[in-house]
Amino acid sequence: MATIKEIAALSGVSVATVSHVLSGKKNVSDAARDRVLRAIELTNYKPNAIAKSLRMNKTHIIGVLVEDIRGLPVPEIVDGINQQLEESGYQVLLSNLRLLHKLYNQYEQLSQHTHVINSGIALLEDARVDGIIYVAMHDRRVDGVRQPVNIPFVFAFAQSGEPESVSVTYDNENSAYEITRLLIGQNHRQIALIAGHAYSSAAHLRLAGYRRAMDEAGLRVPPEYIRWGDWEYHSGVEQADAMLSLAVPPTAIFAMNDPMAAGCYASIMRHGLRIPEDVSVVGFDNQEVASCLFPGLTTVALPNREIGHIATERLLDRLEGRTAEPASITLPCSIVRRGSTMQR
Amino acid sequence: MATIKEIAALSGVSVATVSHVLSGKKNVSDAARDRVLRAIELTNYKPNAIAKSLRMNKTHIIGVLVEDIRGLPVPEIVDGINQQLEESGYQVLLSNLRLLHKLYNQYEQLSQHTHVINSGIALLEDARVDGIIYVAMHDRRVDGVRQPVNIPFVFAFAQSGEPESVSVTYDNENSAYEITRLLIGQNHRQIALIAGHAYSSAAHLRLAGYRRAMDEAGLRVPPEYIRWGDWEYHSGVEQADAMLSLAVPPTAIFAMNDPMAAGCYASIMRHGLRIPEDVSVVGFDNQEVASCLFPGLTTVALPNREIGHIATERLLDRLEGRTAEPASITLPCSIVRRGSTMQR
DNA sequence: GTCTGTAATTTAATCGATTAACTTCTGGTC
DNA sequence: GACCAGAAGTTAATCGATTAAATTACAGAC
Repeated sequence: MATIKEIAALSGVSVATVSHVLSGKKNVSDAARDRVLRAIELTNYKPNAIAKSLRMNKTHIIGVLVEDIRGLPVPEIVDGINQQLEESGYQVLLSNLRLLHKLYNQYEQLSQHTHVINSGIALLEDARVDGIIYVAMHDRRVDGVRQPVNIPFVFAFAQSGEPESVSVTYDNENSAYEITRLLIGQNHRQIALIAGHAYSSAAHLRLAGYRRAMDEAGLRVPPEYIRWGDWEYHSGVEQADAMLSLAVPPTAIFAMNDPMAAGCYASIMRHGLRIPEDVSVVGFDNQEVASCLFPGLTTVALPNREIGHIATERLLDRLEGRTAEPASITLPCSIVRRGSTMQR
Repeated sequence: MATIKEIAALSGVSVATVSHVLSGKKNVSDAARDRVLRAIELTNYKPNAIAKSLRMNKTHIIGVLVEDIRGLPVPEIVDGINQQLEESGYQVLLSNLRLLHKLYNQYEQLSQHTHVINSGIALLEDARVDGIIYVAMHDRRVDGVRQPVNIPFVFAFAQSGEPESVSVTYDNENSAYEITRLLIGQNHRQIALIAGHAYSSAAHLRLAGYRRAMDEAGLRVPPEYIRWGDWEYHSGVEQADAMLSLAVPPTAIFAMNDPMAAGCYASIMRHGLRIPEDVSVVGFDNQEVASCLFPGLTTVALPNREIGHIATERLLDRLEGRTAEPASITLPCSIVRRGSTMQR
């Protein structure tokens, strides 16, 4: 591969002049410029980004740290980051911690998680990235994270409690409130909840939203209408089975994610009931499965792409010297209405 | 951030000695080593990877080029790459072309696709990556791709026709054959096929496998038993609707992917029929939806993680100077049996 | 013809590492 | 005491760019 020296030699000027032609920041005579450009064309010269990085102390690379690339919202968030980064000249160094493989369900071993995350950050630091976006899945994992001092850092998806940090997240509580309101507005009174894993702070926020909606509507929630699952299909089946056998079964079920809602479908069908005529169902997350069920599942769509956008925007603001005070940004979700609920 | 010079000054030796301590390739006295290590500890010194890359002409970064990070098999393939890369000291520069956004369904504009892909490759070249894995979704896109001369290059998922290239792919034809055999083994005789988009070479391979199985079993396939969809849920609904209204409706439907199979579920239920008692259904790809349907969908699981593994292994072989003759590797798929088929 | 200002170009230092080649030191052998 | 080998350490070139500072060239003013 050609270097700037060879271009200089070929076009009979010094390396400085070649550099000036490339940067356009200094005057160069037309004659010299032409010869340089011709040499560049001829040799297919591309400046060595590594040398440039060393000299300029800037890599134009941002590190994107994810706990598991296969995690539901992650590809879309990363895609949002890429979209926002387009034309910016930055590239993405992806650090995939593979936490779900290594420590899946070991919720208690928080310090282990934190350790893996911090080594991931250290690796990105070593690579001299200009900034870091950490796509965090759980609020509680975020707290022990050591933010590097000199590298702009943004949390995406989950939220950091630290006041000096910037996070971009979505509104769990209010979305749960809204979708519960939707059921209430359809005249449902017996609305049951299948919660996610009790470890998850998202589950607690969604629970709070549900409770607020029920309270506001003056609807009492009997304890047997709230059951905890583990986010997986099968727990949806189990918990729905239990609820449908109640003396007063619910007329609507709010499952805290779509696979558990799909589990409800199975349970409801096995009980010989119909959706939505006998039981309405809503989910959360708007995974692909929601549009593949029959009837289509009404659910909450997270602003994943936008989380990626805004997180990136914030990061670029700091990288380009535009001031941006630390802040926690909470984006609204939207409800995707399909055919799984009906007026009572 | 501390540099090697500062460490040298702090410990009263030359930079060369510090470097020798770090690399361990030259003799250093215990006394000097101790002082250097203490200085490193003290200042939290980490060698500048950029400077090292420049000097050594090696970045320890591999470029992973994907057409769309949200594409079904992509996250898992990337995860496989990461897994194989663990402990290797290589990091991943992710180049997400976002093709599905930009050129979705514009199948005819192959040259456009090729152009975007080649610019993606050029960007990775500019970044001086040591090697490239291109996770390609369609065989036909692969052909115009310009492989950089000096950078080891591996195709993953789709297959390159070029003899001098190495690709790691999976066995479409045989998997379709096997899952059709499964239905035939359950005594089905009327087995219909809902194909993917006619543009896709994967669809043609899967069709060939289906035909081979039917031929071998001496089963004639009436033309109305083969209908083309577009990989999406709704085309599954439509095509299944059409088939179920036939004078002799099929007793089993093979949908070429899981969303279309889910569409069959909807159509079958709306016709008042049961799965699998009245109609058996099988899919392909083993997406999450397959385990969220009721009954669970029997389908073909692609070896995505392993594709990532092997592609990475091949690449590392070449990067570390182990010889690896160019070859096209085709991995087998496995059938995931759930409850959507039954003996006739 | 000299002076001056500006445009064009070059020189050389610099970023932070690696490493070949060289120097210095130490101890052993005859 | 001369010689040598090997260990320990240093010097300085190098990777490929950027850029402040110096130099050169030249046109216009007087």
